Amino acid sequence: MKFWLMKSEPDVFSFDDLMARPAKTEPWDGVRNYLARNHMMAMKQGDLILIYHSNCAPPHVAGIATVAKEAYPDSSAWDPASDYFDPKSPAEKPRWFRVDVKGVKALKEPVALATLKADAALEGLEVVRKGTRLSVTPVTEEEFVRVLSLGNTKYSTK
DNA sequence: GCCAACGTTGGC
DNA sequence: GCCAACGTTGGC
Repeated sequence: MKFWLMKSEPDVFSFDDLMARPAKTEPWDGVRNYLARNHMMAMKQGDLILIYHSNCAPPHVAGIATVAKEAYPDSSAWDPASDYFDPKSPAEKPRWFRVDVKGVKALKEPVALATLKADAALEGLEVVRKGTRLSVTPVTEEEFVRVLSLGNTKYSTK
């Protein structure tokens, strides 16, 4: 099993929104960055995800999710009405992909970015690095478990 | 609102 | 293929 961190802007789509969805599941549309896409294509069903809220005060990790469906073409790219429309990713030859993400549980206590930055065990976490904009990043199992611990949350990673 | 980081675009 | 200009992200 692998571990990931995915960003969302809570004003647009929050972890609570995810938990409120039917089956707690949502297609993760609109990723338009090659490295982030490649990470999504490497995801396997059942992988665990930290959902991070950016562009809010304070930025924080909000909850745990899992990969409900592995990468498949992101149809929003071929919908001219979509904000994510990209004529360079037609249905016949899709460039952009999405996964379905299923909410698992909220962290008992959200873990603020400042807390992540202050933790020596999380130095390698992409999101604590200044200027990082990647919306999908891999994390190690140790980092994943550490964040849960900071959030006073128990969840088995086995 | 400012600005650093950095991905993308397009001229050459 | 280089690189300057530009746009976006996102913390502060």
